[in-house]
Amino acid sequence: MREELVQSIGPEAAESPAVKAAASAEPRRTRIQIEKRERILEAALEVFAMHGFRGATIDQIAEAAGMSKPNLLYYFRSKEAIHETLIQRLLETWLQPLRELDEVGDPMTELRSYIRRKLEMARDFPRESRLFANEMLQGAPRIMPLLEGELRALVDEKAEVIRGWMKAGRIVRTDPYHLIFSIWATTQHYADFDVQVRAVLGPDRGSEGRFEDAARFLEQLYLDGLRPKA
Amino acid sequence: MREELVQSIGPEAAESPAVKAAASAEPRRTRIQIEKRERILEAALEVFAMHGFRGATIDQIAEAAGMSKPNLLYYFRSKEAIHETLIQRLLETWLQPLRELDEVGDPMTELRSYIRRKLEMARDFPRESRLFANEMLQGAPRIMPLLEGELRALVDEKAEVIRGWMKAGRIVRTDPYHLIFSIWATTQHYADFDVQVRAVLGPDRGSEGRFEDAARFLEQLYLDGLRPKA
DNA sequence: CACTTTTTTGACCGATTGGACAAACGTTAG
DNA sequence: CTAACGTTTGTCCAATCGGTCAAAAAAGTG
Repeated sequence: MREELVQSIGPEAAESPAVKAAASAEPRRTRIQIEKRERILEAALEVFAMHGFRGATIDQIAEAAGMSKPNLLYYFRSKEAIHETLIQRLLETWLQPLRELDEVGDPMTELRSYIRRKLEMARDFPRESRLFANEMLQGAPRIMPLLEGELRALVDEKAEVIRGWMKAGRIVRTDPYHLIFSIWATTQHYADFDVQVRAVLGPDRGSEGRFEDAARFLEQLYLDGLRPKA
Repeated sequence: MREELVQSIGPEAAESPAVKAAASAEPRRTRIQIEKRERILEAALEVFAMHGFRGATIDQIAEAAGMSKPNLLYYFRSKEAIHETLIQRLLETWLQPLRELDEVGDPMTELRSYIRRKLEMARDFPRESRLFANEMLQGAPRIMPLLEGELRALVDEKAEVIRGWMKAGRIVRTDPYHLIFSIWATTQHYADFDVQVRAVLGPDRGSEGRFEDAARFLEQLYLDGLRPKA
């Protein structure tokens, strides 16, 4: 009678291969499972982004999600599992803007669009940015393979695109890698250091205004720098 | 006979200059106290920078400092006290480069020097940078007053200097606050996201080379941007 | 409806957390 | 030498940590 019962709902990826008919990992979740898992991830994003993995507690996440700790652990088998799901989901969308950098387009327009998209992400998904930043500060223990694999490959590819533009004289000759780094830095700064930005600028200027100012400044900077003409 | 004895060594009050007979709180520490406190702060910097305040444990710090936990707590009355000392000491030096921005000097030279100094700090004191970043990510609960006070005042002052340069036509007209933010972002990025930078660039290019490349790129960016001269 | 499956909860566990404390040890001035 | 002081350690504590488990409560399902 005793049956192998699933300990907690759905693995984040395939774990045991093909116990039943379904070969690949298709969790097959109920309405409640989908809803609750989403609520947990939402709450966990908030907490992990603020305190990092070690600093976050399951109780904290459970309370933020409005449920008891054992209940939360019914939907995710561990704190680690929540974080892993979050990170995985994040990286999927995080690199999208860079992927869209188009070799064929006008270089300055492409770069300007890229900067704007990254800036919009900092504005619209600041917690995701902070989650990522936290992971970096801790030495990226959980995503190092991804950094050295997928991320590096993508950056290499796009750096080559940029280098092509440089060789064609369409943008100035400089280091394409550090160009990409600088765009990441300047845009994510508004999410990661939001508190500081707000403290310095004061509360008067709303977030819309701040981001518009930032976009204008960055456009000026990346186009023509600071040195006055003539 | 029972005397009010000091629970743990000395308040975190900054070591004042050589002036003797200071009326206010002068800890008056032994050689061992000075040494051990320094070792603790060194270890704590490492741990706090990696895991943030909540994620760091006293045991971890004690082990990194090569002493027992009770022994550590003899020199600092709490985890909070260590962190506070670290933050206080950090901020003292952190803003120094900006303070040195000189109204009288040549604007482009001044800005270039500022960028270089900040970049050197990212290279030489990456843990301090990460400690600060962690504090920001957590919403700056411990240094908010300083951000809104001292930091903001300094930035306001220097923004005015920069605006003066703009009005005189010596640098291009743009937002001085976001200019400062962008310098912070691009330079600190090399400390805070060091792991990512390393993963993307590969291990071959040593840190000296990386920082030289970064310096060259930033100089190009801030001087003339990316658009090729027509 | 009865029956099965899913969801929720309370009680509990061993490990770790920040920290207290007195006893023991070391050092040094008189 | 000895008393006073500074330093170190072992032991202990209450609170919290991540996580388990059985049983109760809901929610489907025929």
